Formats: sequence, C-alpha cells, structure tokens
Amino acid sequence: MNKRRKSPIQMISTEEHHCSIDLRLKILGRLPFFTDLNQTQLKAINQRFNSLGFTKDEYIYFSGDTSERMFVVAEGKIKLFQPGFEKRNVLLNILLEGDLFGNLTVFGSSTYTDTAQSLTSSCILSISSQSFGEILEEYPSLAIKSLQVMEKRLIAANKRVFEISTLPVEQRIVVTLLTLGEKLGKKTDQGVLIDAPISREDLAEMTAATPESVSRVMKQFQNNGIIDSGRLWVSILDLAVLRKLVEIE
Amino acid sequence: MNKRRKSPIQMISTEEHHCSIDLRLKILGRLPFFTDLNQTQLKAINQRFNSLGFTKDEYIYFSGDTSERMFVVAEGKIKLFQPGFEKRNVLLNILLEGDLFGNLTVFGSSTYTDTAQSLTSSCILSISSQSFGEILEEYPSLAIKSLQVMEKRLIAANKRVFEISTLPVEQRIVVTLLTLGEKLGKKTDQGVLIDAPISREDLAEMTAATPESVSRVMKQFQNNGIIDSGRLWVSILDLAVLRKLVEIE
DNA sequence: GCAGTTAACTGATCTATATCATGGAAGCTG
DNA sequence: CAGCTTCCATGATATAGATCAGTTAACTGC
Repeated sequence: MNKRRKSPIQMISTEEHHCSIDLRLKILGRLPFFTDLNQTQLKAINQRFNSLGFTKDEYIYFSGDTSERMFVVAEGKIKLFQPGFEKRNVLLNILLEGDLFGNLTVFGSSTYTDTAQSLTSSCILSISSQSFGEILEEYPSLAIKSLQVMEKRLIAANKRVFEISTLPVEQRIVVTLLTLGEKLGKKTDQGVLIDAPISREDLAEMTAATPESVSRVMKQFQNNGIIDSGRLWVSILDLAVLRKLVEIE
Repeated sequence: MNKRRKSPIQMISTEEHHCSIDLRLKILGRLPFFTDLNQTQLKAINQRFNSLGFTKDEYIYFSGDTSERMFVVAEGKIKLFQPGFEKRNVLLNILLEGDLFGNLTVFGSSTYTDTAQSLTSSCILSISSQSFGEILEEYPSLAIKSLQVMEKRLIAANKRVFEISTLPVEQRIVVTLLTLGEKLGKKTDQGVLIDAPISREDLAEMTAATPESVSRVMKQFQNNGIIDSGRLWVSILDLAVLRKLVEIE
C-alpha cells in the first residue's frame, strides 16, 4: 500500500489575502445569481460589495451576532457550524469559492444561527442585507435564484436528518465522505482528494459520532484500500466500493 | 391524577372536505405571502388555485413524484415525511392552516423529496409551479417572503440536526414536544393540548428514537404530572418544568 | 534537526438505547 | 356490546458506539 503520509493538501499561506477588484468581478460573474446580468450591471453591483481577508482558523462571525450582511466566498474554504456545549459542535457545511452564506433573506432572522470560520486563508466578499434586498427587489429573477439556493440547502439538511436518524455510524461516514468528495473532490493520481483540511473531529461533528469512532471506521477503510488518509486529509481511492456500502440493503 | 382516557382531539369527520371560494380567499388573504396585495389582486391570484379535499391518512403526493405544484393547507393537518426502508420513516414536519408545501421554488428540483399525507381530513389549495413563478416575477416582494419561509425551515432543520446529534433521547422528546406545543398547541383547562393526532411512532420518527423508548419517556413524564397523554393525543400540563429539562446543564 | 504540540490510533470498559416479546387498553365496526 | 384492530406499556436481553486512558505519528517553529 502506498504510504504517503505527508499531507497532499495545499494549505495556502496563513498570510491574509487581499482581494483585487478583478477577482471580485470574476467571482461575482461566476455566481449562479448574477449570470443573467451584463457587465455594466455587474460592475454596479460590485460597487456595493466589500472584501476582506481572513487567515486560517479565523472567525468571520459568531452564532448570535446580529446578522446584517450576506457573504460570498471568493477564495478559500469556510466552515459553518453550530457551537455546542464543551466542544460538542455540529458542523453544518463546508463552503468553497462562489458559495453564499450569512443573511440571505434580507429581513429574515436578526441574528446568525451559525458560526463561520475560515478553514484556510480566504477572501470573503460581503454586502449589507439592505443593499442585497435592494438588488433582489430590482431583479426578481435573482430572488428566485436565491430561493433555489435555499431549497437545495433545505433538502440537504433534511437528507442529513434522515441519515443521522436511520443509518449506523459507518454508513453515515460513507455518505459524508461521498458528499465531501462530490463537493470538494480533486481528481489526482492517488484518487479523489478532498481538498480541504478535514480532521477526524470535523468528520465526527458531521456524522453525529465521536472522533474515536470515526478513527476506527476510517482506519478500517484504509486497510481495505477504499480510502487513504492522514493528518487533516482524506483521499477516496475506490469510489465504487464506497458507494456500494450505502446502497439499499 | 386526572384519568381522562378519552381522546380530546377533534378528529373531524373522515368525509371529504369541499373548499368554498370564500374559504379559499380567506386563506390566501391570511398568508404572509399575500398580505400586501389588495382584494382585486388577491382575486386574480385566487383564480389560479385549485382546491382539493383529502380524507384522513390519504396521500397528497409521494417522494419521487415529479413536482409541478405548490400547495397551501386551507384546513386540516398535513404530515411531511421521508419514507425509509421497512417503516423507518423520518417525519419532517406537521403543517397546519396557512402553511405552504410542495414545490416552492418554481424551477428547483424536479421531484418531491418528501411524502405528504393528510393527518386529518383536509382541504388543500394548489397552484402550478409555472403560475406560481409568474406571480413571483410579478411581485418581487412575494419572492422575498418565500425566501423567508425557506430560511425559517432551513434554520429549523439545522436546529434539528443539532439536537439529534447532541441530545439524549429524553431531551430530544422534550424539545419536540415544546415545538409541537408552540405550533399546534391549544390552551385548554387541561393544559396545552397538541391539536393533532400524534402517535408514539410519530414522535419516534421525529426524535430518531424507537416507539418503545418514546413510550417509556412519555410514561415517566405522565407519572411526574408534566404531561397527560393517551392514544393519539398529548397535552402539556407543566410547560415550565418541560422547558427546564432542556436548559443548559 | 530537535522539542513541543496537535491529531490520530487503539485497547478496555461501560451504558444508553435498540430489540424482542407479550399483555393490555382504546377506539372502531357491524 | 362483542369482536377486531391498532396503539401503547413494560420487562428481559443484547449491542453499537461512547467514554476513558494511554500511545504513536505528523506537523510547526525555533
């Protein structure tokens, strides 16, 4: 078996990013939201965004803070979680370039219900909820698109409730790895590398399990050659076998 | 202890409902969606809705059906769930008068991800996703309102993931009872009656537990005088104590 | 390259909750 | 109201996974 114990993940430097205007325009143009707009409209909207750099592990906002901004990941990986008592957090989502977070609903709830933390160094664009509201009013198609983003997340959240409720730990880990592979996977000569620094504890917080249980299951998968994994990284070697582990039985 | 073993719940007849135009207008006018519209606009929109009656236990749609309609509960209680293998369902939500369900996103996913079943006899209004889309395009404020509905549900779903992941069965049952009381509670001389036919199995499907475990916990709560409960009904006698059971500890 | 730190592994034990099995009560039906 | 069906209660037993504790391996910074 390949004994590659060094992490294959690009952790980018811990230096702060600075997001250029160019990068901002490119990111905004790529968003499903804004694909219908022309360059002029895009530039006008771009004016209303701020950009901010974050270092690894830095917090963007905390659960309970008054929520007055909508954020877009321009570069880096962001983790959203609900903090629990004494380290018992629940990891809700890992976001990458182009993903929206924060207050998407203009006049919805008044405080953030989750905490956002930068997993790598990152560049984040943000806009005040008020400005965002004005944009939505102006372009109704954008509101419908945000509805679709919300729906996707609601369906994902319900799927997760279902999985936690009905599957044993091993299968919960499998579906989580598959989802992560789908979203963050980079094809390499060593299989599908999950391109974000994910710890056993992170996986535990995603699967409603303990780090120890995750460790045991992951080790077993490694021994079977289904995955390869080390400190803060995971690579899926055999997708087919992994998928089979959760098929109807 | 009060030994009221007869069900206090109004089960309405198992006859089909028929929704009058009057009822339809009243329901639509009450929706957070449509509160901004005047009578003429409301009447125009009302035209585009169908109404349909369902008997107790009847299905409105199944998970996997192609989703081309948005629904509104006009009368009765609807349960949404994800069907699992061999009776291991997961109950997602219980809806009452005024609640929306089905395809809220116009051009989102193409099949329903849950199954909708009438808990009582009920009257349901529905509109094609296309018509609904046209309405949203016409009134951007409505799209923003649906965004808020979606956000509320997403937050609730995430809260549930958190609870299932971090709380023991007893506390999961408590938070579920509190939520049900909040949403479906009717103040009576016998405490807050949860005004829907909820079985131990339903509660189990809401709390990721087994009916047996639910039964044991509920019995214990009855012995402590916190709740009263019988076949297909639950009443909360002591809200304060119930709340205390899930406070930080 | 070495010391210190954090993450991952692994064995032993414990426990909350599932499972299995049975009996009993509430409501419904003719 | 007798008989049937469905829901609920409850005891005995089993077990997945948590907890506790100690070791090992990878990365970080001087």
